[in-house]
Amino acid sequence: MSSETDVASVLRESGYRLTSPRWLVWSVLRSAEGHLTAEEIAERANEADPTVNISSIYRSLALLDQLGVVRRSNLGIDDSARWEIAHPDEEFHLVCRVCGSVDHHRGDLVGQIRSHLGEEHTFYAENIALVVTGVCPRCVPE
Amino acid sequence: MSSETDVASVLRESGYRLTSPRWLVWSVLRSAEGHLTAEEIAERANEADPTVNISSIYRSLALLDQLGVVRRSNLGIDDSARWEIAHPDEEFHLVCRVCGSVDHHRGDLVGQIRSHLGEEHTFYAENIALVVTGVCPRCVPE
DNA sequence: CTGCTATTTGCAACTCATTCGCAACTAGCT
DNA sequence: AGCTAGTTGCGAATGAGTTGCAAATAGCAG
Repeated sequence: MSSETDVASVLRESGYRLTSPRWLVWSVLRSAEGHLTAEEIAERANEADPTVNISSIYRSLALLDQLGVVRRSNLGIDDSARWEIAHPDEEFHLVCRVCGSVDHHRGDLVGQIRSHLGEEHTFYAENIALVVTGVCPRCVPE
Repeated sequence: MSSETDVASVLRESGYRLTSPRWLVWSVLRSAEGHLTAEEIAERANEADPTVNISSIYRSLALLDQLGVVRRSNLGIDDSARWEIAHPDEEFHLVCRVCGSVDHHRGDLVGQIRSHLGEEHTFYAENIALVVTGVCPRCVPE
């Protein structure tokens, strides 16, 4: 799962080329802790290569999402989409209303949901988006 | 929780007025089964009163959301927001990728999540958005 | 190593949901 | 019935994301 060879081969195997914008999107997200907007990704990518255009960032994100390499999520922080490296979906997001931090949480909850739906309700779950908004430990008063 | 007196008094109690757009938004959502976009709400509201403007629909939705009367959700169907009457959040959404249907599902899962987070992780959950995308029973082949 | 061509990019113009400014209107207290 | 702060309708503005197209390039064939 780690680093260079990965994106390259994922792209190659699906008949796509490894290009500068695609590589930059990947490496920006790799070294970012957290969830970036397309604009933030573009900013950071521009530090490495000032010629990459934001529309290519969007196109790269869409492609890498489709290939399962990155993931788009809508955390309700504002209306714009956020992106991150795709992680196993046995994770979910904790968004703190006070400090705005977004933590991941890995647990069996999503797995439970999946099997619950499959067994009892015959709904075949492909993607489970769980966003919890609230107040994180650091922001709880007292 | 039901009908006229409700919205009126919720508004009144918070110092807002009951106006035609607000009432229309409420009654459209009440009689709708499911999740409407702002545009769809505007369309239906216009059948009752052709003078209501879509920007008032947006303003009414924002206010009623803030008051906890309606709820906005982002189901990932497309990029636009969907609205529905607020129901207790012990519900979540099942979005079928094939037929596009959106079902509610009431269960204890959301409650479990809430207490799980409170007890083990001291994250105070205020709102839990759970959107499951997959294939509904009607669309499962064979 | 060099040429070739389908893929991809940069750019600028475009879309489309949502928001905003402001003058005109009105809910509902007095 | 009159007053006035809260609201609306309208049209213009915003801003994330998309698209068309000519120029650039990845990476295979020779």
